[in-house]
Amino acid sequence: MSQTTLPTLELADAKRAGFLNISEVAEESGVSAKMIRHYESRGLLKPARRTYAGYRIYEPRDVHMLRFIRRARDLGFGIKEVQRLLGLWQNRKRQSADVRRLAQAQVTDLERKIAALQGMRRSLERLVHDCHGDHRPDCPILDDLAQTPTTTTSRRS
Amino acid sequence: MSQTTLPTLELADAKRAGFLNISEVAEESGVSAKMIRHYESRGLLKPARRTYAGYRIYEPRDVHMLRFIRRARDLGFGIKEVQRLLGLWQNRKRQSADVRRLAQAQVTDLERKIAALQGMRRSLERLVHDCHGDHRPDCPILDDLAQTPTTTTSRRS
DNA sequence: GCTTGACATTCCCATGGTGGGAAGGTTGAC
DNA sequence: GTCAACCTTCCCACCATGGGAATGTCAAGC
Repeated sequence: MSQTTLPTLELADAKRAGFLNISEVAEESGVSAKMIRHYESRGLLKPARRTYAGYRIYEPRDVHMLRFIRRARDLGFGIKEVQRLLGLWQNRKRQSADVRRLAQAQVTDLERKIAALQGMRRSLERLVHDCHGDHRPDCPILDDLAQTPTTTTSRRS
Repeated sequence: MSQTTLPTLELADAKRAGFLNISEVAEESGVSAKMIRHYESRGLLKPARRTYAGYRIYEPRDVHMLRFIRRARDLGFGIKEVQRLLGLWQNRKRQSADVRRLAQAQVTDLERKIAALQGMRRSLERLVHDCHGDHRPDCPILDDLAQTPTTTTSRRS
């Protein structure tokens, strides 16, 4: 296609041409060099151009994409969701409904996780509340942990 | 010490003597055989007795301990915390305050996680709200993701 | 006896996201 | 020419869990 077979460069030439090396994009995007390589290997980013010596070089616009990824990750999107979002981001013909659907699903997922954690917290708080918390050895928290949970033996109180 | 060097058994003898094999304790405790082996390897459980053939055998009281572990895990305690709780559980001289401290720390940790997730959810909900979600391609969600986050360039609005 | 199926064992791999570090090559400044 | 600071790849770690392969064992039926 339009694969003009970009010329391989020396690092110095690349820098002069406005390219950034990996630690520079890392710094500017807030994504560590380690993770940039990782994202590349996971297919989130297309393989970076390299210098003769094999160093990755990036265009300034790549910083933008990395920031996009970081923000999405910060919002709790997993790698696959980020990948889909990137696809939508770069697709001029996308419909905002597609993006919204992804985001909505993510909200639902977050709500599920929040509810689970809140359930744990409630249970624990009740236990903490009931525990006198002094030098005495008996403790409702341990008693609860040790007790038979929702099992067949319905010899409940 | 009191290491009476328990006799190694045949599986049939062990069963007759009231022991359980791994899938039986797994069934009764609700912890998978896979995880039982894992916990043993992580030092949560002391190495199980074995038959001549190397099969793990368990006493009925081990079911109790496994249930303890499962319940603690369900409450969001990590492996290390579970280990500490197990230690306290088996320590007759423990003070309920010690247990309470662990539980309280766990509550705090849960609250931190909940707050983080709620922050994500709030941000996303705002974005979803602003996105018209129709066939039009422009979408505030993507715009937000793409925009420069909390960076040095404080050219904020 | 021998076969067969349901167990058990260990070991490796994968998930998901991130980091640490080793071993080795490159670059650029002195 | 040396040296520090970079880069590369590759492996390992976390934490918890599951899947699966290769191999061994047990009990039951013929």
